[in-house]
Amino acid sequence: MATILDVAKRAGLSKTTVSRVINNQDYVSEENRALVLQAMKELDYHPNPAARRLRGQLTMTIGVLVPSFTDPFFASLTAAIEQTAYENGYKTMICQSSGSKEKEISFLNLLKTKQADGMIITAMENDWNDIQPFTKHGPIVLCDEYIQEPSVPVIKFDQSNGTYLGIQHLIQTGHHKIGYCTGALFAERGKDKERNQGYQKAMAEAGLSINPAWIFVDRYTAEDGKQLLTHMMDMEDRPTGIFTGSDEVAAGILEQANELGIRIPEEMAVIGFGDRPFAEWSHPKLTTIRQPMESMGQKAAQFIIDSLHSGDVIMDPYELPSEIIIRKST
Amino acid sequence: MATILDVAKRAGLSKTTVSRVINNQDYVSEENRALVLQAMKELDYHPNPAARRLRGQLTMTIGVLVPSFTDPFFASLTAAIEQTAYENGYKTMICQSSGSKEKEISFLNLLKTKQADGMIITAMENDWNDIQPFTKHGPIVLCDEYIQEPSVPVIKFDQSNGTYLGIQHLIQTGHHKIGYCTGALFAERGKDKERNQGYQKAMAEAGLSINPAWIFVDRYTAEDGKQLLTHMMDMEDRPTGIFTGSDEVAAGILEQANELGIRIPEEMAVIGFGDRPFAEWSHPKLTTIRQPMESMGQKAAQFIIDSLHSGDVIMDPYELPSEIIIRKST
DNA sequence: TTGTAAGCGTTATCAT
DNA sequence: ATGATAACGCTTACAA
Repeated sequence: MATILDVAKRAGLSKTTVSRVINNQDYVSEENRALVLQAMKELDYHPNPAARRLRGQLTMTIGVLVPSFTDPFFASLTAAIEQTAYENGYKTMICQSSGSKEKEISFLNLLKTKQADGMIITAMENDWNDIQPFTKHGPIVLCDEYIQEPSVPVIKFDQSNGTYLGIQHLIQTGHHKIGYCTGALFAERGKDKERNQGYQKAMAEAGLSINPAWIFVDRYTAEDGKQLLTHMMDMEDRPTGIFTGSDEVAAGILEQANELGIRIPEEMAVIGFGDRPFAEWSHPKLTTIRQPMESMGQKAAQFIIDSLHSGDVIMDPYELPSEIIIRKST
Repeated sequence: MATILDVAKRAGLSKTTVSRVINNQDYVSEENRALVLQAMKELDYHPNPAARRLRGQLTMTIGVLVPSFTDPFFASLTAAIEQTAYENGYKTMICQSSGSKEKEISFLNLLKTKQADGMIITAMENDWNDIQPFTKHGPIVLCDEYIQEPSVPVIKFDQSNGTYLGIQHLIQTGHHKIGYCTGALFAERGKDKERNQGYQKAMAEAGLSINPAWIFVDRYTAEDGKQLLTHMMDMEDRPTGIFTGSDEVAAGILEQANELGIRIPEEMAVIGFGDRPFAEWSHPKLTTIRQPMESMGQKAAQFIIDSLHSGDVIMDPYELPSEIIIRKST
């Protein structure tokens, strides 16, 4: 590989002048600039990033931590991050944390060792307290995280409004008896708290009171969904529509309905959360709450790039809107 | 960040000795080795990769080019590559080529600029002729590519046997009239040629003659599949089973069958290719040929690492077995 | 067994 | 406007 010295020799100038040209600095005569450019082209010269890095330059690389490449959710997110980074001249180093705290930390060391300028964490494995020390080596932004910590830059979705839209849709399509799945009813923090607020708001606005028997806690899987439908159908007074809080649970309900011969949405309207790929292939197709991962990816990359550019990190959490996708299950 | 000099001072030794410890070299007394290790720990010392790189060391980074992160196929492949690389102490830099020749080349420059030690290309955008020059900067391996070029290291699937298994399965389940989709019938090269060979072999072994009317060319999309089923049902003498060559086409057939009230597999047995996620969610679930992307990813990563280790590149193409996944559409 | 010193390719400082 | 030189942190001859 040609070095800056080779270029300098060929152009009959000094390394310094060549460096000035490379970095678009002033104080180079047009004449010499052309000469250098010419020599660079002829030698197919590319500055050695290792050398630049050693001099304390940016690496133009952003690290990205995702839990898994095969989860379509994170695939979209990663795709958007990579795309945005590339458009801004940045490369990405992407790592699957695969649920390993250790791997996460090991990857964060890229920051310490100046192999990445900044980091995007899309599913934090460790406590923020263990991540925080790395911020002194470069900006870090968290995606889709719902923690208290005010000193953490976070990009999140509007969980509250997402839920609100879902419940409101059920109400508007004629349902007054609405089942509601939530991780934790009296959550003091996190996603669930925000979702519960949206739920309460929609119910209150419609003048509907909340029936505790129709609130279901800790349902996450398709299996949970199957049992849930059976359970609901066994109730004397049962909901006519259910907000599942997850496409997986909704898929289980649809499956079980098929098994039991229950008509969706006539006998039970179902609304998912997440807009997983199968929401479009299920029978009937699933109405769900969509969270635009592409926007989140763009924002995250932009955030890091802006921080790098400006030299400091904006702490305000950034909230992206959720949308409702109305299909055939409601 | 602590440097090697800091460690040396703290241990009361020279940079050289510290370096020896870092690199597990001989000729360091146990005593001093312990001292250095201690100092390294105390200072939370990590060698600066930029400096090492500048000295001509490996980057311990493998570049990976995929067409898209969101395609489940390539997601599995990438996941396996990353995992294998990580287990061997390598990081990965992954780029979506997104069908852009330019982006592919730009990413390959990582090799030239010593930011990656080797490259895995999972869907080549440019001609090999344009890629080949990069091999002088590090090993390159191609995945799932079916080109002639003997000088290219390639990891591929056994297309012929995959097809053979599919056709054989149709025959074994009682079908003698078998439709066959292919990209090009008389292909001189590439995937299609190999698949056609498997098709012919299975037919010949069963003593079945090939009916040209049941061979369909250039069918790729679900839309193609819908039309194909209609077309077949219109035939006087029609196949009772169809090898589609693609899950997409198979999905279209299933969809159209549903629309037309045609029973699968009773009236038409369908076999896909690829084992896409929806093969498991379709109605009925799709019998298909699966190509284990995880194995391919592992192999690809291992290939690069071995090449890096041994210093030279093995040219023999590596062929992975395809498998048949029997579900409900046959 | 240990240490000294040169050099990897850049950029920044300081002269000129 | 241009150039000489030191420095970034590390590894490796070569010396001791």
